[in-house]
Amino acid sequence: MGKDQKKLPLYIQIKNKLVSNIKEGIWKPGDTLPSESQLMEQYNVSRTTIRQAIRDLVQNGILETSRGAPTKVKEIPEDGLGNPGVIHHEIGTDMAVILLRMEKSQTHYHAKYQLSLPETADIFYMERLRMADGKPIAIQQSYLPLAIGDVIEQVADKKFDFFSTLGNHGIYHTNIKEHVSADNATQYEADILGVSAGEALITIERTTLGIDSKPIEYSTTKYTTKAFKYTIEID
Amino acid sequence: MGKDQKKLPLYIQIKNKLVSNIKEGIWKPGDTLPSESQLMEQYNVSRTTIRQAIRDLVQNGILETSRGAPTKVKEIPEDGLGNPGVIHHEIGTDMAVILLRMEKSQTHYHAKYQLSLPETADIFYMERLRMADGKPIAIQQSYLPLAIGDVIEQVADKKFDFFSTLGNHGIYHTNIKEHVSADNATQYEADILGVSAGEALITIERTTLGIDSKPIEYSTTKYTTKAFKYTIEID
DNA sequence: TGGGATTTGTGCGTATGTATG
DNA sequence: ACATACATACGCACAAATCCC
Repeated sequence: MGKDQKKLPLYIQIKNKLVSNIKEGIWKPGDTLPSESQLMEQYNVSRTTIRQAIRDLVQNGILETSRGAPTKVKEIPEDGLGNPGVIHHEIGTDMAVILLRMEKSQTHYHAKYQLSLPETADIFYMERLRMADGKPIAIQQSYLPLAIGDVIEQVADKKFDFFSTLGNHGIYHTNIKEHVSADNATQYEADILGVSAGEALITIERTTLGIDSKPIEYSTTKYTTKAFKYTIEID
Repeated sequence: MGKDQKKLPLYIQIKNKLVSNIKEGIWKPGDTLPSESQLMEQYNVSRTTIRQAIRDLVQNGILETSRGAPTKVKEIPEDGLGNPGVIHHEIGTDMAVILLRMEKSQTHYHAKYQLSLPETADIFYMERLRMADGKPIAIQQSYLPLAIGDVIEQVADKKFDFFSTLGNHGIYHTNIKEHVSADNATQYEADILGVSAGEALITIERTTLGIDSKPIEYSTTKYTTKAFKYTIEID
């Protein structure tokens, strides 16, 4: 826990502690937090610091404040972090991933374009079947620069959180762009997903930019409509 | 301009002034703003106030800050206000709308549910064909509470911006929720949209909440994939 | 119903850290 | 190296909304 949080800004440390308390179930959705004055005493920081931490978490949809009333943990904490009003998830509980193909390739020129790589570059290619509760829900094709691919290769056959895995290797992302469209399933896709050829699928194209604003991932995922939920909230 | 901004919080007033400067082109995308100290003098407020205004605008994607460097107007201000990274639009230039049906109805129970209306209530129903450059791109079914429907009825056969029209009548919205899915076109839809039956369509379900957090609109729009573009950016 | 205590919101001043140019 | 600019952090005061007895 307390690794080297020492060099992080105080309000970030406070934020992390508050989030921890929520994740550990000490404060549950709907619960009220201690007042700002109490938190000031408890953590021995100024009100400014407490308020900045709280403000960030309100912005992230984790907390909820209103004048005169105590601050509460928001019901339905959306997706947690980083999401400014976008919810995106697969429907199901028991998630799994089956690796269909994995290779270093020189073709896939459209992917190289998306990744801002020269046409002569090798890229890392991966095709995976995403499962929920034992049933296939999506086919995902991922294209990665080789440096990123090497990191992913070791865990490609497991269920893993893409960004957490990269984070563990010091690779972080700053910006995700997703494009939504629809297609009719090809015979190949239909066979794998267990639907009829021609059935409507939802396609998500995703481009992720790294800290240096260079692409670190381009992927195309085709979901069966039953297994997909995409909700956007604009306030 | 300076109506009764007097009673608004100072940082809100500052925010409005900054936004005005951008909208009037005094500060263009990429331009740098005066430093915080300069703004403090110019508006005669504390740094806290200036920073709170700037922080809000950064959050809204209007401004861009970085340590040590001057604050800039963000390039590509997304959609301007209120949108935390969601872009949503139809492809085409010459937009038009054809009214297919319009009626006050007692059925459409699913819509009443979405609008939080009792089962006995009448609702306003509208089915319209959306055109771009002379070609059909979407079928839209809208369900409105009667009070809202009366306002819309007068302009239903014109191309109009839904929210602007309501705004002109003193009806404002606070929250929009959209759900994205995909369907295969029915024969009816295919005929109207000029595609083949079974072709994949993108469906947008939209619920809009008014100032009082009560629904003012529920609609279902089915787009042909060629005419649709949905991009989500998460920072 | 009322009114006082509590809690968050707004705003000011100041000082220091740290990245940029 | 230096000045500038934004980031973090402390303390104080009062306003406004809520809560609770």
